[in-house]
Amino acid sequence: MEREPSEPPHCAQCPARDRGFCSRLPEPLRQRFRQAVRPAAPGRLADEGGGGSAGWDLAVVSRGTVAVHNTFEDGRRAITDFMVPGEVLHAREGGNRKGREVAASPDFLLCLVPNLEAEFDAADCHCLERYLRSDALGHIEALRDMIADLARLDPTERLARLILGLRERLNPEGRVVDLPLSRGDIADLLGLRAETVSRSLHALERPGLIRRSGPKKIEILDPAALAAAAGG
Amino acid sequence: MEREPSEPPHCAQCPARDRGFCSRLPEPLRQRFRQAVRPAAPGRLADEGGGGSAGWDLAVVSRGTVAVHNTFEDGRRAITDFMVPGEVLHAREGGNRKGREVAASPDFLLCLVPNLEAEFDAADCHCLERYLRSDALGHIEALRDMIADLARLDPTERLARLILGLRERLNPEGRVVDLPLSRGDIADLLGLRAETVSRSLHALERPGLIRRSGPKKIEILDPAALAAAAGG
DNA sequence: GGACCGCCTTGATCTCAATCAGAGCTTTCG
DNA sequence: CGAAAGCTCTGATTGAGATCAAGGCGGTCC
Repeated sequence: MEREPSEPPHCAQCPARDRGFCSRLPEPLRQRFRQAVRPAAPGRLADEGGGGSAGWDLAVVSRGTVAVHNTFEDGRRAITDFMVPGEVLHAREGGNRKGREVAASPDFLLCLVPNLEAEFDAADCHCLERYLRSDALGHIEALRDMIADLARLDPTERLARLILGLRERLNPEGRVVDLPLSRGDIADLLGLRAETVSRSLHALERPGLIRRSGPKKIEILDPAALAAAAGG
Repeated sequence: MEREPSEPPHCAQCPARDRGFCSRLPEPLRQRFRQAVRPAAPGRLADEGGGGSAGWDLAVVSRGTVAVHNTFEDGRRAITDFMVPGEVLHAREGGNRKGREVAASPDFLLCLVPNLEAEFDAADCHCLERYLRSDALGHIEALRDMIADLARLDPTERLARLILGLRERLNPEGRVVDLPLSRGDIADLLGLRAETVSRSLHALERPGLIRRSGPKKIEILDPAALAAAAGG
């Protein structure tokens, strides 16, 4: 990819430079967008905008991963959403109600536009809003798929889908998937226990669909069979 | 509620007239919005825009309910989303991919704006887009909650949440909830079997939290205890 | 170096929802 | 009207995943 004329340094080094929300913007706007965006690694996301009064209009994950946790009063937890580089962190201004928390990995970096109207003229602003809504609608579909998986797939099928989904999002052409989550977190994401995640990984490995090289590294050996194991 | 000067007849009779998306619009825009909106009861939603090339920019449920079904290749089904009067049907133009279907109840009526830019001036259009995005973000939170429920709550807790959620959305002050879904559909929505839904209803009725008067009518006898049974 | 700690894995047991089966009930339709 | 079909409810059985328990591995800190 060639370097654009006045691209700011954080974009040039962004792992998601050619992928995700930014890269889908039409050309004249994309350059203006790259100028406007502010990188930020908030200590606690809640302070920066997921919660507080500050808020933001637009946030794109640049590096690391962000996970949304829902916690019940008795301590049960679920990870209800998570974003990888290039994806928009859809969160409502004034969000973070009780029991909901946005957490990020240590290496995490976010690109923020606190106030769209302050940074863009009316036309660009409107255009960005449309792209944001379109992205949100796509995200709604992804969440619906997740709901269907939780409702109707068994643990091994859910895990197969997760692996394939992560490959799609992180490394579409590669055969290796780096799990950005611990076993316990995967369990919270798939509605299981850590022990079951372990056993289901074994169930995918035994017949040779995947290979584990280290706890967080999955090598896809037989993509077709893995897709079949994902339940369609 | 007093009748507004030039309110079209379908709005005057709309069951969601004073609730939901329309009613939250700021005053000058709301009137223009009511003029622009077109009621429609599409035979199959897919033809009208959930799928086809026609599409729409904005759709609000006026009467009846809409449910989003995800179907797996082997026949397993889940209801991944559903909307009641006043709520926005968030669906992507060109949507309805394989395995996803939008279905509506027989008495169903939708309010459509096929093309925002054709109906509103730039400022109103932009404003509507912002409201739509805000609504979509709220919907994303609702879907995340649903994910948490499926991941971590037992059948009786899920059912308690469903009942309380439906009261909130359909009849906030009342003690009676009309289930807009059959047992099988509730099962598909909560990731259960119809038999389990039946048993869980019984489990809520026995200690006197609810009372069943007809298969689709639930009377809430003890809201506090029901909320406690919903797991927090 | 060695002890501790957290994470992952494996094994044994138990529990709760799925499954299988069948009986009321209402609605539809001939 | 009577048969048929669909929905709902209840009971008995079964099995998959949770739970309980313990051992292995890798990192950190003293």
